[in-house]
Amino acid sequence: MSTVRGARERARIEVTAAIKDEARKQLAAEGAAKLSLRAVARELGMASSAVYRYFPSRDELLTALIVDAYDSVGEAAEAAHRAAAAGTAGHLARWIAVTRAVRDWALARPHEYALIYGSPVPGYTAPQATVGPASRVGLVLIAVVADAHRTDGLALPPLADDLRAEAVRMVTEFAPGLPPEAAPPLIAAWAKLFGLISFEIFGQFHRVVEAREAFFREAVTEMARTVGLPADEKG
Amino acid sequence: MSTVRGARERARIEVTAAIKDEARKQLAAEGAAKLSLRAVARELGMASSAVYRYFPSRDELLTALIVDAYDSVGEAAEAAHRAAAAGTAGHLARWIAVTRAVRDWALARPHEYALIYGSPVPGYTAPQATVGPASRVGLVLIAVVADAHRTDGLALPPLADDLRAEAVRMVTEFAPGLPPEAAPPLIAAWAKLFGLISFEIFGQFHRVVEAREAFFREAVTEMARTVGLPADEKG
DNA sequence: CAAAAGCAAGAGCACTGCTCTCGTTGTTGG
DNA sequence: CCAACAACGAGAGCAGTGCTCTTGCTTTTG
Repeated sequence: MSTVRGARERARIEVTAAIKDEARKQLAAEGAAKLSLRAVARELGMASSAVYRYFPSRDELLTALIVDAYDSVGEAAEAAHRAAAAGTAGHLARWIAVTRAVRDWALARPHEYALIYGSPVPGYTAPQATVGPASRVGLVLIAVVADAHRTDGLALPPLADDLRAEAVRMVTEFAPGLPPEAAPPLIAAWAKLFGLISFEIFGQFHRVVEAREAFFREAVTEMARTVGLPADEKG
Repeated sequence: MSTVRGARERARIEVTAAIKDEARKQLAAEGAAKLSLRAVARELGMASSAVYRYFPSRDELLTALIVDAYDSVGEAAEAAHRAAAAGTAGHLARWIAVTRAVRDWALARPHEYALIYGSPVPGYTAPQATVGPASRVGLVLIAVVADAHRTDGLALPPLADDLRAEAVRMVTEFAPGLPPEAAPPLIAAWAKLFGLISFEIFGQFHRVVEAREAFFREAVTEMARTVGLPADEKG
């Protein structure tokens, strides 16, 4: 499957990785707007035209970085979920652990976060390659709530009439086994989570929220309630 | 105060507005990344160097557009608040009217929305000139809750210990007259609102949320509850 | 072992932001 | 009133960008 056939293919993998690494360095230093293919090539000691053997355009390079970033934050969320689920943590604690992992990831890589949850830079619609990796964090949040549903049950208000069909579609498509009432609040919580993180990362909380950690914990705890998670002792 | 002194000053105002209008057109057509000072000048029939008499750099032009956009969405929120407060609408209805006005504004001007609530494009920290206009939507949300507090009172859970001091600072700085318990949920709701809208505008809800209006209404109604607004009949 | 395919490099095109200079035009103080 | 001054528009020019094409070279493959 992933057997490397020869020196040429091996070199291609290494050069591709080197280009992405250097691009990430420039991303962290100057932001996505100033990321330049020529500068990447210059730093790598190769001609700018050679980079086009690996990425057909600057936007394709950015798309590759976007996919990697989605995978990275998704992996962070999944790791936090695994760690929390392996221990004695209750469902609320798992919810908090996952959301905090996403926030920590964002705080550590603000420019990569901006790349995936800020304005879509290249075109206006996200490339098809990004849709899979983009859903990983959402799937982890679903898993936390699904676990809680199986063991302790969920506390949820009834659905509004004009959302019933939508909610049924949502659970059959993304969260089989979950009651329809859980879907809209869960997806809303997913979006709200990134609202909280985006405002913090993009500076909207400057001089507004100072106790960031405590504020975030309280906000996601309240969100856990809205998705039906029963309050438990271990936070 | 705003008396126009002569033909020169009058012309300056008109040209400045024309440049911003043309820039907004390009923003809507191609996005902030491809906004070009030269193209703006070309479209206006002037030399590119002449534009620099009006905006010292491309980033300054973008900053002007950002300030205008903040003012525009703030004005939309304020207008919705005025209209709702003038009628017989209850506090929940006002909350929904304001949030819906913001969402409608964003749906009508996705690129301008991306300019202010997407990744900060120019540098990494927002210019000082943007902080005032940026707070207008938040102030409207505060006003809705403050009105409800005065007339019907708020239903709020007690504060966590490590958020008490922060909450007191928040109300004294931004919402005098509001109980401290209201501040953290209110600011969180402000951020969550833009999380919901951003996910819709930036395509994250593609194939996930179909009944957008109903979904948004339910989400902001739930948010109204978390900021202490009493549920009332007229929605 | 020769043909084919992948690769790096350089030149070049059209574009960008931005600066500088040089005439021109509107404003204003003596 | 008109001369000095400041604002202005246009053009040339610099350095940088994304991207393409051509030219040789190297690795893979039939």
